[in-house]
Amino acid sequence: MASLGATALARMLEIATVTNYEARDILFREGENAEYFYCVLSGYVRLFRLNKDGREADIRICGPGDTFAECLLSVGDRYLYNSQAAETITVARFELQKVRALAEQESDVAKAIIQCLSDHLRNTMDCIANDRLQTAPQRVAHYLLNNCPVEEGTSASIRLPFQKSLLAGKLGLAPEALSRAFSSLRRAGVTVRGRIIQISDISALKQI
Amino acid sequence: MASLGATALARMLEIATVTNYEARDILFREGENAEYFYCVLSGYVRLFRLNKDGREADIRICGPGDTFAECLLSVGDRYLYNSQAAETITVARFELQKVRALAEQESDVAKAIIQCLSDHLRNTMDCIANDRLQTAPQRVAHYLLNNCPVEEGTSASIRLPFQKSLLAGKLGLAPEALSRAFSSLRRAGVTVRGRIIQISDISALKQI
DNA sequence: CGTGATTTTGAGCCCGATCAAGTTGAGTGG
DNA sequence: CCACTCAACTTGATCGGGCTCAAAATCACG
Repeated sequence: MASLGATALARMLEIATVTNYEARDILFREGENAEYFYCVLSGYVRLFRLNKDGREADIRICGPGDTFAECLLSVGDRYLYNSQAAETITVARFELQKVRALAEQESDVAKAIIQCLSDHLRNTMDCIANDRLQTAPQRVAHYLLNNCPVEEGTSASIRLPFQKSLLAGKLGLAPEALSRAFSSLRRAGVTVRGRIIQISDISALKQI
Repeated sequence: MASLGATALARMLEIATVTNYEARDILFREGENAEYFYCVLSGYVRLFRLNKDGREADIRICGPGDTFAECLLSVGDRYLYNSQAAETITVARFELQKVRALAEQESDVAKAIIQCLSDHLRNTMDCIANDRLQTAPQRVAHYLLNNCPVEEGTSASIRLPFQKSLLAGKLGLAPEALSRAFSSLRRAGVTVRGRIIQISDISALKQI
């Protein structure tokens, strides 16, 4: 969005609809007719799939600034996963049809879509690699390091932007496994109190 | 590629370089300076990452028609993973710089990039969901069903296009786990002889 | 201070990784 | 055509990480 030129931006805003949802509201379900793609303005959205036993697995957690369902822009008329508000949220909604047309005319829009898809593809590939290579404590350490306000210094403090159960899903873990991972990181100088996480030795965390 | 107009196609072919590699050759490594993105013409390419112990995990297996490293088109000057020829292969190579310039001018090229990124993103998200929801036999069943020549009929036969160890990596399994998954599918009517796989009852496989 | 949701802790279990043989298979040279 | 060789695959045994279920503890909030 930020990269759009003035006219392109104006035309995108023209077709945007802002909507609010309450915690646990379903925005759309897998297989439903897809009309819109979304951009999160505030709060967090959970994208997940179900297996045939009804077990849920998170595919992605979207926060402010993130878009989702944009992979339907080129082809596809069905949503590929379920999406649910993790809390009270505000999202902007764009009709796929209109954005497709706009991308044809405004090369800025096409470029922004490419940027956005690339970023997601990167994150998603990282996610696969992490799932396949790292243990639970390593994933948590990795998450903490990626969300450290500063790269430098020995200690840091992070406030989780959402519930731990949501973080667990994001990392592909059961909530219990996340909890145990945190307690196993205590020996590496990680202290958890509610949503506040203290890291006493950043370089020690990198060794995990 | 197939969707490009005549002039766009010509300009892409103009900047393409065709190269061959032998089995196990490394095309590029994670962290190296990225100059090209690739399109597989024949054979299979393995994209993988290493953890700090040197264990490898496949992120994607690319076959004829697949492109890789295209997520570097918008930003990024380093490869994000290692790529290795799984056998004797032929690939086309495109300079990122030139394709970026071309995408600006030819909207067909931009559209093709969007298409291609969307497809990958979809596949990659599917991969995460499968990793998190399905057991080994379910993943194998899923793969077989997705690669059945026909949707209809009760029985089918598939010839794997690559080694089983490559399939194992693609599905996020150790080769031993793939082998055990196949043998556990025997009771569902799956017979394996070399690379040839016979499925006696497609609908039974869907139940797995 | 009470209530319900969230998180932590414990115990048991299962899936898949790993290591170590064995077996099959493909390609090579006699 | 057959033995040889090396790689690929299978099978067995063991191990460990993370899931599940259950219960206790903590937290958020009225």
